[in-house]
Amino acid sequence: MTTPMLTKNQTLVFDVLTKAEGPLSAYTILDKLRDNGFRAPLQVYRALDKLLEYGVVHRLESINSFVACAHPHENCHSHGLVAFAICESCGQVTEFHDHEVDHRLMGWLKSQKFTAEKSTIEIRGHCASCAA
Amino acid sequence: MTTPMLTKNQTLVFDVLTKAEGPLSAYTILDKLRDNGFRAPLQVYRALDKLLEYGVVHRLESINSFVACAHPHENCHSHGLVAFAICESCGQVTEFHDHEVDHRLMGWLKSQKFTAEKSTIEIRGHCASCAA
DNA sequence: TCAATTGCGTTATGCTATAACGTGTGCGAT
DNA sequence: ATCGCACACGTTATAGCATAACGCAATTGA
Ligand SMILES: [Zn+2]
Ligand SMILES: [Zn+2]
Ligand SMILES: [Zn+2]
Ligand SMILES: [Zn+2]
Repeated sequence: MTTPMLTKNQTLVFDVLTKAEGPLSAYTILDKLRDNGFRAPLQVYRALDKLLEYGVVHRLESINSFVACAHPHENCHSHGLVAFAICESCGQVTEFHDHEVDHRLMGWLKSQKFTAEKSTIEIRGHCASCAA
Repeated sequence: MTTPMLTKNQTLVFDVLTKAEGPLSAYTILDKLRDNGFRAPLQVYRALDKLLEYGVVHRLESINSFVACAHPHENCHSHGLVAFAICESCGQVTEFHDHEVDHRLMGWLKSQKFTAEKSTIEIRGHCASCAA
């Protein structure tokens, strides 16, 4: 899928995520955009839905947050599963793709005749800087 | 970790999950236990916290639900990462473990000097029965 | 006996996400 | 032109998920 022109709200939300150090919750995004006229959660969620659809933003299910894709010039939808390492101390998120992991998971799913649509691979722990 | 004797509330919650066809939300569990004296969400969440700690219940982050472990006589904490296939039509959950996937993910994490503590691998889609 | 731990019950609150309604704008078909 | 449709947007209200903070009771071990 090619990413269409972003609307005003989509651009505002995307910029906030891009400038953020780490993942943000929808309500945190809302707070950061109050000065830009945002008043309600739905304004954020609607923009996020589109950004997720375009593949330029990822949702981190285990922490109810959103993060800009680390590969802005490729298309994450096109290279298989995405995995995230999430530091519980500093919030830093590292995104990575591994073809072998894809292959194993997909192989198992196929053996079960299970049709995959969305995937979530998230590891919480502590990054190198934050490790005691 | 060996699973200690369950308390009354823990037993009630565990039984509900064991008898359920698929994953249940905390509030659904609460509703099913009103006749047993449950009145507040915390009663459910506190029991769930312990059951998760003992490894006899899994939390499905992507659907905010809980499911009894499919391997009741082993200990899921002892055999690496756990992955789930979740059918979005019928709610059926299949749990599986793959050593190769573990190995790849752990290898990558180690290369990043990332210390893993909790992991989430969840695939949503449609099971064999529900596939159109 | 005393202190520490654990489980439990209750009330209140906070965080996350969507339903339902209406408005306005652009654009192709009739 | 104007009708119909798709889409983005704004607003209010509500639904759904999770925890804070308080107090009480039973257990255990010093
Ligand atoms: Zn990405
Ligand atoms: Zn860190
Ligand atoms: Zn298990
Ligand atoms: Zn199914």
